[in-house]
Amino acid sequence: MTIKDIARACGVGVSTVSRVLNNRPDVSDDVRRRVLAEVERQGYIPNNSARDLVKSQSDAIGVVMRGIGNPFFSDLLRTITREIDRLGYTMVLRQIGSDEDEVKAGAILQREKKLRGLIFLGGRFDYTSAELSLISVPYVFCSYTNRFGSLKAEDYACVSIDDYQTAYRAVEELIRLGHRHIAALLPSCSDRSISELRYRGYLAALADNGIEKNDNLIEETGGFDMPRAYNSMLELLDRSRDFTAVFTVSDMMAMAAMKALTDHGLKIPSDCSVIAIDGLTTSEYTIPTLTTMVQPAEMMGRESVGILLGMIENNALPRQLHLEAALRKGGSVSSPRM
Amino acid sequence: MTIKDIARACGVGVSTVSRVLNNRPDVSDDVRRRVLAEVERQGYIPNNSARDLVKSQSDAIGVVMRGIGNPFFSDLLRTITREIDRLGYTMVLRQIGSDEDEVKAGAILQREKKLRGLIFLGGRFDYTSAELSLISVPYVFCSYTNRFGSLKAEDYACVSIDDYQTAYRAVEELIRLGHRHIAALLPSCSDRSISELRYRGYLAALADNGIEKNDNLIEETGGFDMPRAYNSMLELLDRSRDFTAVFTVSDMMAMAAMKALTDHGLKIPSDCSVIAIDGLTTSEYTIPTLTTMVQPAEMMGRESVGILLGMIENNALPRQLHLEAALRKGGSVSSPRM
DNA sequence: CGAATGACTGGAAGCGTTTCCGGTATCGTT
DNA sequence: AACGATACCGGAAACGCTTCCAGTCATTCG
Repeated sequence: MTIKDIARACGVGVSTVSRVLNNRPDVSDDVRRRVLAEVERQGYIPNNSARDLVKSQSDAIGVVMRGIGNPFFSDLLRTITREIDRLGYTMVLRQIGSDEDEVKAGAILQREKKLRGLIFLGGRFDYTSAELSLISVPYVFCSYTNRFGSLKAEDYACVSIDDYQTAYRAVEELIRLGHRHIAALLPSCSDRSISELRYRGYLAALADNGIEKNDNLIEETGGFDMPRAYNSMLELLDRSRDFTAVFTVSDMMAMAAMKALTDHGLKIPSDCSVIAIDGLTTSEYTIPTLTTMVQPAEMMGRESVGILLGMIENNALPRQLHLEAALRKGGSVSSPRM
Repeated sequence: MTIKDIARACGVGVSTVSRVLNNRPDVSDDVRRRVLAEVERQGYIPNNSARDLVKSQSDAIGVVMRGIGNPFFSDLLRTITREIDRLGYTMVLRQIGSDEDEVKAGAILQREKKLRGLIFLGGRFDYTSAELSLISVPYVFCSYTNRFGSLKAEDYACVSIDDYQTAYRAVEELIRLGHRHIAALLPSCSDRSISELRYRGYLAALADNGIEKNDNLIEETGGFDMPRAYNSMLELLDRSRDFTAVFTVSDMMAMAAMKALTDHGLKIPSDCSVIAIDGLTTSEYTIPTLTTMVQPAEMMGRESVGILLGMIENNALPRQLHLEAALRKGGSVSSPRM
């Protein structure tokens, strides 16, 4: 069933039907009512492909994410999906492997699907403006900022916490409680990702408090997954017992670390404190409750699509939004035993 | 840039270009090569809207899910996305609220976007074949079966564990260890969802082992979320201490329950065992490790899109796949103290 | 050697919309 | 009464592709 059928049934022209369907003026109330009634009666649903073709643009927003298992990104994805749906757009989701290039994937998707905009969820972000110029619709990086890149502020939009700063504050909290020997558990110290950013925050907090960096206490796991975090924590324990706290870049890794510490016979927090970044709901229910820097996932998701739609609909300029993470205190942290 | 530009640049007709782009015969190798080279050189990407319009069908598969926070569904969604991408399709994700109708949402999406197929993730499933007939492309229900519905087997496809059976086995495991007073923590006993199914399995296991149902030990939380599970567990403890184990319909709820039990001064498993269904990675790292019935999420996701694509591409008949959940033993379960 | 066959190719119609443009009817104004 | 302005409407072109159909050429067969 097409717009023609509706037009014929109402005894009007197709352009008139199109006008009422698109809420345009120049249609009498009477005709408008009749057309709407007929649309309702027949259960007519417009063909998006035809519309997209002539407008050379769809109602779809693309989301490109890496296929990682961190529930934080699932939360983010959920709020993003909800917002996109709520605002009447359609979401097309593309997942890429660890060896793929999100910008390239986004650029192709954009052209194929005539996207209105793109959201990049997590991932690496040291793209140059040359690479980014492949994309010709508004885009925003969610949960990632451009600390490593060379972009000018007017060239990209992003929503994230300040990873460096957040890590700094987490470690500072430990130091405030009297810890001087603080281990770090993280995927990598130099992968140009969120992990490296948080590692730098860790280093800075130590340095600013006159604590020397101890390479023995820094453990790279190679990924955000729990099994590797668990094993790395055990290796760290094997190598050295000379720490009273461990800083972890994600809640999931912290949970694995807590398990490793416990399995190793240590008590948390009396023998070892644990602090992390993410603020998952789950980590409110660990035993003991995890102390963590809560990322405002809800707001990050909402703002990401908000900023994107501002650019799409109102031609707003891209902007960078850095939200504050909040310390959520749990039982996994205390002063070190003297 | 359109197919015409490529045609002109190569000195051939548009139909020829279309033929090589779609891998059709009747093109000489020489021309094929030249066209491909030109496509590559110009970085031409076909316009999907135009293609969809003439074929009246897109390359998109719709996924309709409820916006719940259970990480199990996130895992499922991830593998589904990966599979869809891998097989060269595009995924359109629609999230619906708790008061919306997934079948209606799917039907609209299908018509608007000319979907090739639909996957329903979780959700309620007591639709009649009349309602389902709104959908005119293949669809599969993932993580849901038709225990309550009136559908004939040839009318729908689904992939799930046998929820009834799985709950039965979980409770049986507790009984095997000597438990006779087993509490149940679940969203609802009668919501026609997975929760009710598992509740019935619980009841059956009790009945088959000559244990009388004790309403005092059955606690409805009203949802899958952790806060309510936590509070409900506390209420249950307030009401009765006459149980040595608690059966929970999801890992998340079990974690909240363990927290409540611990906060209440009870030791797991010596004072109270806890068993659940889901098998999240996270629950391997709880303290103690959660005993749970592991749903094969990876396979469920893969099979869902596998079955769907069979129907789409090979006209395969819909079928129901019921996978087996595996008991993963952890430290959260033991024999009751005498 | 003529006709039939087969491999390859281009033109053009058509998919279902939106939108431009030209048209008619109505109405208030002079 | 004639006019312009205004409100409303329909026809048709255009979007970029696929596919049908009609053709051209070379080859093969009787």
